[in-house]
Amino acid sequence: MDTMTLSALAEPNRMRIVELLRDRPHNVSEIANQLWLRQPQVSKHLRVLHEAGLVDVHPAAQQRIYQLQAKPFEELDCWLETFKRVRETRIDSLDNYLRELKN
Amino acid sequence: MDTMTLSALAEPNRMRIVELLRDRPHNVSEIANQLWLRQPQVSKHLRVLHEAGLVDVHPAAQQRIYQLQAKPFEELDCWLETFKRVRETRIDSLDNYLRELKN
DNA sequence: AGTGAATATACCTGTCAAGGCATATAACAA
DNA sequence: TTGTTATATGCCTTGACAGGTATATTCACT
Repeated sequence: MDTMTLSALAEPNRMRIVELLRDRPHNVSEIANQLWLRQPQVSKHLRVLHEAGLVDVHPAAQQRIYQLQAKPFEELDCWLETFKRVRETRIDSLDNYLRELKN
Repeated sequence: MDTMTLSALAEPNRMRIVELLRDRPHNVSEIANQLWLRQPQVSKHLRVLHEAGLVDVHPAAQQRIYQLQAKPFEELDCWLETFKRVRETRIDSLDNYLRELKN
């Protein structure tokens, strides 16, 4: 799994931005107003999100419309699937491990 | 979504530890050897993972067996589901947004 | 051309987190 | 007890990163 995606999402304000964009696309100042952030910080966060491939941009006049990109979420979903086995075999795994220790 | 989970996973070495624990539980020195990390750093990373609820510990003699915990992965899964709508309505959302801009 | 709005960037500063290393703690063994 | 193994913690240094503020850039409009 690409840790760049996760570190981009791990910052609280970026998380808020992503959850805002989940509903619909937004331009920069809309995000700044909605989330009570200053415009430069929003631009910087969007830059990080863009470099992580989490959003893409559509220029419209002086404005820039930011929108979520599906790919990283799908990749995260795939990665998470590899943990589904863990959810059932936890106790068995530990038992087996402890049993091996005794040998 | 809890950003603590994400920031714990966002650190590359912790990600490697988690992916190692996905297969089966491990004790500290096993992790250190497998991943070519020094023991103190492994302990520190495990501490972070533990505080984030991603792992739990089972003492066995002097050793401590670390194992993945299912809950945070399930929560991440739930959160990801809220983005499934995005994957289909991307183009429509943008069109609608641009249409509103013209008014 | 000149003005204003929307956005990006540069620079500074403070904070936090990761690695390295030494050392403390705890449990077992002889 | 003493030594040995497994693990945790403390301290230090360094690098990354987020916020604040000022400024640059880009486009539209008159």
